[in-house]
Amino acid sequence: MRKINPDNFTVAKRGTSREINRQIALTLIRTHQPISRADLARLMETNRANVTLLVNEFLEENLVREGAQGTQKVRGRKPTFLYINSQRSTAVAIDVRASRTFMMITDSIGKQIGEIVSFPTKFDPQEFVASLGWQIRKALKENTGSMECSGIGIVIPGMLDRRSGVILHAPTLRWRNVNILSALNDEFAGTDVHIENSGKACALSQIWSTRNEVSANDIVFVSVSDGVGVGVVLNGELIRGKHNTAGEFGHVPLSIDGPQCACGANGCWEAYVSNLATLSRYFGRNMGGGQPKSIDAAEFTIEDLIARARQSDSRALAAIHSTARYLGMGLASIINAVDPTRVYIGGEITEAWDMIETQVREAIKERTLTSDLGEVTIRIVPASEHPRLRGAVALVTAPAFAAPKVA
Amino acid sequence: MRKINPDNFTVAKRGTSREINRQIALTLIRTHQPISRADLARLMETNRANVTLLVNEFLEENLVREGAQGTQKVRGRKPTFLYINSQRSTAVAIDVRASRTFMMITDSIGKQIGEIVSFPTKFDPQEFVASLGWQIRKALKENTGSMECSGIGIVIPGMLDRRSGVILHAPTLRWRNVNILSALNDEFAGTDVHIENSGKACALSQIWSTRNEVSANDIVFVSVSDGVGVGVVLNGELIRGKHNTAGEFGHVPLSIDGPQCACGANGCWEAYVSNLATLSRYFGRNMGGGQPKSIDAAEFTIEDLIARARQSDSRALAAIHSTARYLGMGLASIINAVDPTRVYIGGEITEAWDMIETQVREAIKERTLTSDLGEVTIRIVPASEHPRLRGAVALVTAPAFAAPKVA
DNA sequence: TGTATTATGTCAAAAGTTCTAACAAATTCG
DNA sequence: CGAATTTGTTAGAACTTTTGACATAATACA
Repeated sequence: MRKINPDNFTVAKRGTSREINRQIALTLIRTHQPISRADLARLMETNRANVTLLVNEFLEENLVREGAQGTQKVRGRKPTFLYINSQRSTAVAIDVRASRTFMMITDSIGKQIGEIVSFPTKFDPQEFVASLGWQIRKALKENTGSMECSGIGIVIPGMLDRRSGVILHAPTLRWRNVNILSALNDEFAGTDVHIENSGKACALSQIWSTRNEVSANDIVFVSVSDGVGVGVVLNGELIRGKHNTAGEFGHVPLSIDGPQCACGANGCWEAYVSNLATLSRYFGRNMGGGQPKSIDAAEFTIEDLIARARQSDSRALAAIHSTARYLGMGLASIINAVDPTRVYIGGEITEAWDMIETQVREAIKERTLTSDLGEVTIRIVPASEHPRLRGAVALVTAPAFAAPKVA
Repeated sequence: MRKINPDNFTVAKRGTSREINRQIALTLIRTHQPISRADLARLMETNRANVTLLVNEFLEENLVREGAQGTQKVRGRKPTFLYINSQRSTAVAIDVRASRTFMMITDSIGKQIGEIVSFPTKFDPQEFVASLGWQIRKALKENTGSMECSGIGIVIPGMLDRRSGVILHAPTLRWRNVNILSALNDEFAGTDVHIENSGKACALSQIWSTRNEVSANDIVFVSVSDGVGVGVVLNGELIRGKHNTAGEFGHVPLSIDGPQCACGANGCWEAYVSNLATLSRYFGRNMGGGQPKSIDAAEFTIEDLIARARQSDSRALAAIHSTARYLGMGLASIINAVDPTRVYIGGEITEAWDMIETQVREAIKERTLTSDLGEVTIRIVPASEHPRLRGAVALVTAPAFAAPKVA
């Protein structure tokens, strides 16, 4: 039961029904391809005539292409298969991190083209934009032949205002009120430039992934690395809140008298489970608690710690285990608050999942209100799946399949 | 950008556009009444012809009635005003609490009819249903003349499964897996019986209230009394989660090593700010921490404590102030997580709002991530507004105005 | 091999919307 | 009293989904 906002609604026009059915049909072709018109009609519980009309429109617009005829086991005319035309245009995905910036080119359905490249992140915003622009142009030239670039999706570890595109605060980059969007918009006039917070983008990556076993529409993505980023999707829609800061569960307290967090408050979840927190616990000292330092390759990393734990360094294992416990405690808060169908966890610590799963689950069960909540499905997202880059891709490719705003 | 769920979508049919516009028109009549067809057309940014067709349908169905002609300052034909026909049917609202159960009858638009009555809550579910049924029949007979009862909305301080209507766990009532819905459905065949958690219902009450200055569609309602109930509305829709337990922010920890909470875990927000927690702090002892006791009139209540604080009992004031601080700490977590446009607070403690506002706000600002978040609008909902009963009413009356499920 | 059967995809007309434009009704202004 | 102006209605145009019929294409079986 959704209330219609009397100050912001959308009345249905002559074309609204078609618009709705268009997006449904596109969604189903995307998730079920290859699929025939007849099957599409069955899925949509409508008639084949209607589907023909919709599909003809897609074919004219080059959104969909017809493929080989399928083989049927039963008698009857063979179906012609439909596919999303992924060769129509390309998307650029950018993942900005403290040390390096990563870039990937994909086709219009999000399939990777070429290799993922990376380059050092320039800390000066102007230099950054210049180097980024140069890298994008280079990558597009090398990878995309005649295809047009339909959009650029950029993912930033920080808070940003989505309308203006201003990065309000990105602690690890030490950026405050930085506007990289307008410069890029000028440089790449004609192609949309989207910008989004990393945690939110990670959540999008899972929602819009086609590889998903079951398509859950209510999920949480928790990304643990320098900080803790969280993205929450409810009802297929990323929750953004009034200032685009919704979903900041990283700063829910575990103990209001706990260690100081980068945000200024005390005892935030992040201050217990970030990579730095885990490392600090191992070394028994404060590794710059207040302001997280950028971790150079030369330094001792969380991966090193995990390696030591695997080589039966009992102190390393203990540090990781206590992180696991705190991780579960915080997850329980999110699970109690959101009651999602699935929780995704990403970040370096997940490489040790086999060592920590038990502790995490126990801690979750300790603090969740019902046993159902304690048994929520958890899926680990390894770094090899590049959730942030996939989220950046979704910023560009997903709108074509999204539900129209109605009522 | 909402993703269409490929496993659960609604295709647009011939009548879908009309259905959408119907609900928009009804919503606007409800929120702007009295309103003329011409004004409605302007608000909807459509033509008068379309509005005439919609309104004629409403008139036939007796959903809307025409009222007196309006007077215009300018020249031209006088408009005929439209109103929601509130005399069509009645709704029964029930608020079940540990000590007493409250009941209110309203017209079809939620305006109170007669007096609010209350009676002791029977702890045995069967006895409860019997007494409730009797009371409902009596109240309907006394108050509603010839009008039909269109539905019964019941609000329970506990978790429940919305599909089956089973009350899974209501700690203050000591109910587990109690089904009062099927018995009431049998007794009142023909009228819908809705059941909902109190915290969630309170949130609904604010969303569907017409007295609202500005209609916010993203709000949080925090209700502090025996426990802490929270309802979160995003995008005009109450978040329920997979098991209808979403929104349980009451058990977010302030300190994982803190006092034991009724839920079994340690250091939940509820364990710091519930009425019992505040009283315990005053008396410097544990008032049955684990399982909250029902508070008889004979006992010392939170209202008594507030009265003492007003009479400059410094220990009473201190207890209330520390509750205020904890209240703000927990609110900050919710605000960080949801980033709502408005936060409503209800419960006995709000009677002391003038004494605690400063402390609450300070604590919120300490733990919110941005200054915007720290300055979120907070509105106190006094007990006299009966948020739980109003929420129960919304369960019955709101569906007629809700957006149709589409895409 | 030939015919019956069956599934796919298309087409034209029916039914139900919104939208346009014209018009009747009602009121004020000069 | 007529011009101007606003409200509410009506008929038809434009655009949907839906229905039923039909051409197309393949398999099954006699």
